[in-house]
This record gives sequence, structure tokens and C-alpha cells, in this order.
Amino acid sequence: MTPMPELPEVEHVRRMLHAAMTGARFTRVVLNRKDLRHPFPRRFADRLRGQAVRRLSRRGKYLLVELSRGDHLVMHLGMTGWFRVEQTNRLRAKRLMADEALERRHDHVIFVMSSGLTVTFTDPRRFGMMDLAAGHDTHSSIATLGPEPLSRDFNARALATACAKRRIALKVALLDQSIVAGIGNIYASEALHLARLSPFRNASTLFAQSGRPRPGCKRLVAAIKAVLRRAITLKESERYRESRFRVYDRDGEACLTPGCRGTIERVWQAGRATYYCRVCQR
DNA sequence: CTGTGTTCCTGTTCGC
DNA sequence: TGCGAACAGGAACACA
Repeated sequence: MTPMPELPEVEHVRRMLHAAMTGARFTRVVLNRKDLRHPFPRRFADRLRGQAVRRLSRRGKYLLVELSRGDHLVMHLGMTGWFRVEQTNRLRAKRLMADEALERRHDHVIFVMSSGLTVTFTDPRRFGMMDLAAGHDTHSSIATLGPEPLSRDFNARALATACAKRRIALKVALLDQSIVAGIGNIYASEALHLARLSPFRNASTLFAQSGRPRPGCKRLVAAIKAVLRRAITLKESERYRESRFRVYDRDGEACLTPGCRGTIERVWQAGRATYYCRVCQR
């Protein structure tokens, strides 16, 4: 099973698309349906055609394609979205095998680029999204995002402040994209385990009476950065196929924290599965 | 306002 | 072996 797209997966896609699209123009844009999660914006294909790709960036789980006229293509992978990059001429010549045709049944958007590459967005569950925006931070979904977890802006003070008056569980807070951008269900559990913090702990307790972040808050920030960085590195090295998570999908197994004799449990929190060790996570 | 629950969607897994 | 039910969850929205 490929993990759901969270920040590391989206970053991997960004790098892939950067290599495939930067400098090239949209020669042809094909929409195989009129919507994904939301309808495509008006004249979507027309507004892309002829534009060159200046650069590809990422904000949280959103991909941003900066276009030559200055506007931006905003994309989200949802839960099952991904991109395929192929040589356009080989694609034309190809006769599809039955299983391949089955796989292509969820190809919703096709970008034929001037470079001779075709970039296809495929998404079985159609939770993905594509939109156009004037600037990189003018899109409503992106404007409300919290700090990038791997930036300097994301530190213990910033996290403690963002959580200060929130009476929600820590795990739920990490999933809130306005508190910190890019963390999903898997890495929320992973980071809390590495930081040895209980997912049930009230988020506001990261902030001490003295107005300073508690030690756990600093550990959590470090753990989030470590978990995300490791996942990005792992993907680049292609070793991620054999890698496993610390707690995610490990219920019933022994806790990996050195010296801890606990067992990983799976519990239900705000409609989501949370994996944790009740012995070392406090 | 704030937090919880539901909805969208389909491929995969599980139990009978 | 086959079939239906349960499950997976990002983000938006309804609602108390």
C-alpha cells in the first residue's frame, strides 16, 4: 500500500514534476471529466494552454505551478491522486493492454507539454483538486495554512502559541492545517510517538503558565521535522518500499522506543485511527 | 466561536 | 469460492 499523500509524498511529487515540467509549455490540456472534488475553474484548459512553467513549489500538501503569465495552477492530491510522466510519442504509439486500460480509467487530467513529455493526473477516488489562482498565497485554501513544518518559522514558540487556547487533543491539533501545514494521519501518530507525547493530551498544555513553550513542545517540533525529513529522504532513495513506520499500522506490536516494554495500540480519535504507546507517550 | 460528525469516493481487505 | 460490509482519510461543510 502506498501511503496517503502527506507532506513527504507531495514533496516527492513536486520534485518529479519540477524535473518534468519546468521550462516547458502546455501544448494541450485534456480534461476527461468536468470535476474532481470540485468543478474545474472556467476555461481551465484555455487558460493553461501556451503558458510556460516557471517553477514548481509546495505549500503544505498543495502543489503550486507558477506560470509564465504570473498566475498559478494549484493542485491537491487528495487521498489517491498521483501523476504519471511519459514520453508523448511513445504514448501515442502504444496499444494498451487490458490491465493497463483498467489503470488508466481514472486518468482525469492530461497535460501534453512542449518538451515531449505528457503528465497525467490519475485519482481513483477523486478527492484531488485543481484550481487557478492569481498569486501563490491568494488562493483561499492556501492563505489559511499554518507554517511550513520544515521552515524556521515553525518552532516551539509558534506551535505553543497556535495551540494556546485550543481545547483539542494534540493528535487532532496536528491534523489541523491552520496550526501546521502538511501533516496527515500517518505522520501525526509518528511524530507524537517520537516526541513521547500522548495523542490525547490537550493541545493547550504545550504552552506553560509562564507564557513559554513547555519542553514537550520543543520535542514535538523536533520530532515533526525529523519524521518528515526522514520520510522525504527515504522516498528519494527508493528504500521506502521496505521501510515501515514507528507506530502506524503496527497495533499489537512491541513499542520501538528504547527501553520501553509497551505495545502499540490503535484507538479512534475524531473519526480517525491513532496509533500510540500508552506506556511511553505521556 | 469552537469542536465534533458527516460527506464525498472507490479499491482493498475481511468475515461469513 | 463468492459476496457484501467495513475500512481507509483530506478537506469542506453542517450543526450543536
